[in-house]
Amino acid sequence: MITIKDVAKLAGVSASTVSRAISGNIPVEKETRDKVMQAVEELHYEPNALAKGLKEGKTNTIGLIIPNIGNHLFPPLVKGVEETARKSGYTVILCNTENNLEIEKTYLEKMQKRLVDGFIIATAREKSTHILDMEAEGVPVVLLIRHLGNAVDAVILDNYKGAYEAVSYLLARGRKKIAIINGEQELSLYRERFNGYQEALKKAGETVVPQLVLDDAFGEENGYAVMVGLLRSGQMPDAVFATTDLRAIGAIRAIKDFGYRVPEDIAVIGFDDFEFTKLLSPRLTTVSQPLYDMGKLAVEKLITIMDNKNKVTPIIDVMEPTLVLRDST
Amino acid sequence: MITIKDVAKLAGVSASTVSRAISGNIPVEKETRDKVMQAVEELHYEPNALAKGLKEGKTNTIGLIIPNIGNHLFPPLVKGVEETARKSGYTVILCNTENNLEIEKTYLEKMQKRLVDGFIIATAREKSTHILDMEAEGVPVVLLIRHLGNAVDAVILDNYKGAYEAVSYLLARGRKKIAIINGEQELSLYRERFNGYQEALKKAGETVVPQLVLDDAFGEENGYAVMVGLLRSGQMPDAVFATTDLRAIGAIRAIKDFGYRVPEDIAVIGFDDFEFTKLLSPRLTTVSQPLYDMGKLAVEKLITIMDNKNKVTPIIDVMEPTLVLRDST
DNA sequence: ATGAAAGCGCTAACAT
DNA sequence: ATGTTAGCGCTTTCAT
Repeated sequence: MITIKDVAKLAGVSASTVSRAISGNIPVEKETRDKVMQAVEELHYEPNALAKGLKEGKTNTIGLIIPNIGNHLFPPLVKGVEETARKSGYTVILCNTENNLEIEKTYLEKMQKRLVDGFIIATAREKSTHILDMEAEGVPVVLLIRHLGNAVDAVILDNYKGAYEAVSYLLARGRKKIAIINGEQELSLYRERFNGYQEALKKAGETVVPQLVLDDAFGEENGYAVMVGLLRSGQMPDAVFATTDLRAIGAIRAIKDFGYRVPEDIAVIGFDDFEFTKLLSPRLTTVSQPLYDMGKLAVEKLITIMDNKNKVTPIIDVMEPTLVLRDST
Repeated sequence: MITIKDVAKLAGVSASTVSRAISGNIPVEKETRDKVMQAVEELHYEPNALAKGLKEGKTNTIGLIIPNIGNHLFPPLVKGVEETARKSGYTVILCNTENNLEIEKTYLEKMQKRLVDGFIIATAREKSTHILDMEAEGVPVVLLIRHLGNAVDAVILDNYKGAYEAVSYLLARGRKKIAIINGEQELSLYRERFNGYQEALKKAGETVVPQLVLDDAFGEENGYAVMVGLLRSGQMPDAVFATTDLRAIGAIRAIKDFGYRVPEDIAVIGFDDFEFTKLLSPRLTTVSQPLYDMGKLAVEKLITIMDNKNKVTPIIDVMEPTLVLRDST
């Protein structure tokens, strides 16, 4: 392994001079700098990041904690985080927790305050007291997608608004019997989406029909099974608001299997705007989350927090969803 | 920041004793070990990974280089790498290169020399001489998905076989005019798939019709546009072998837009088995890659290489594809 | 402008 | 079994 000493010896200067020449912001005679740079080239010298980090107390690395890389939500998010981080000189360590709290804690402990300068966490749940502890200990943290009240900085979506607008659109197009395929009510984002659904109906003078509220919290088949159940029951909806694109796709398959048409017989709106949904037939109408931008903003916030030693009160940034009209409505 | 010295002081022992007590494999009086552990608990001590890495010349971290996290191929792959790595005590640093060689080189340089113990690279192209250089310098590397001849260890798919079996299946079901939606011929994996297509036709006594070979290397619409072109041309195929699931989905939309039915009028087979394709209507018949297992094997190979100081000749592991029969054929 | 020396936190000889 | 010391590679005073 080539060290700074090897370069120093070849260039005929001291190690500290090499360090200064490389850093660039400390005055060094042009001639010596040239000698150093030539030696660096010749030896293919790369500074040891560990030694640098140990000395400086900073690694220019951020940890990104996500529950499940297989979830289509995350690629654009990761991309936003990753690109933004890179542009600011940071490297991203990605940690996939499998929705497992133990794995998450192990990662967090391992990486805390040493390997990593700060965290972006997309796995927060209401019971995530360990994240509160980190915040209290002064570890820079930004939450993504899910938040912890106002206790920790976060970037989230206005889920209520997304749902409200989607359902209002269906109503405005004359649909009356609108079913919802609901998600885990433990997560506030699904509660918010459910609220948006209810409020939009009320606003239009419609009532919430319990039979049209489909619980798909633990469905393996992403909406297919519950939609089949609804169609079998004889309750024929004229629209479906799915709280996830995957659930919308499952619902559409069920609808087609029953010989109905989308959107003529039943209109369907999804949520998330996964990239591939525009390739489907029919192309899916859905509520789009600005995932890339959310990842980007999270990094920007985190960098601000890491730079500012003096702590400021946490800010929750709420991003705007967009209803993307396509062919399923 | 709590260091080993703080623990030593509180426990009334030396720093080395603390180090030994924590490591576990060096004999320490039970009583002193208890004192140390108690101090560790009390102070919430976490060893500094940088100092440890600097001292030991090892970070238990591997770098995973992928071209584009937005590609649905990668989540299962990343998951396989990540889980396997974690079980062996390694952390994964994920790097997304945007298919940009400069970004890739920057990452590789930055991480080389001890931030990372080894690399898994899924971005290899024929011009990737920098990877050959790394191999020559003794940096542990395993290639994934794409390989570089026999020069570097790799885990890849038998792309020829996957295509051959898919097309043979269509032939066996009586389809005669089978179109292919082809990918970038610069990548050997698409050349292999094309070869498989051609050989299957020849074997069955059919000829390769140039008009049925659709080039979608740079198509933005993933098969839609070229499929529309084919249907307009009057050349009516009775089946389509798409070299990618995304291309299959685009093709299906085009077919439906022309009022034809899948699979009755035109059967469609994809390639990759993206997880969501089983939710589609029709559920997609496709060639499945064991992505999770490929990621897993890549890590296992890499760990073997990192442990074995004495270099062995590279081995290319070729994994078996599986034809998954669903409703689009 | 440059060199010498100290030290970041840790582990591993080397003593005892 | 435990303490002392050296040193991993780097940056940063402190001299000069």
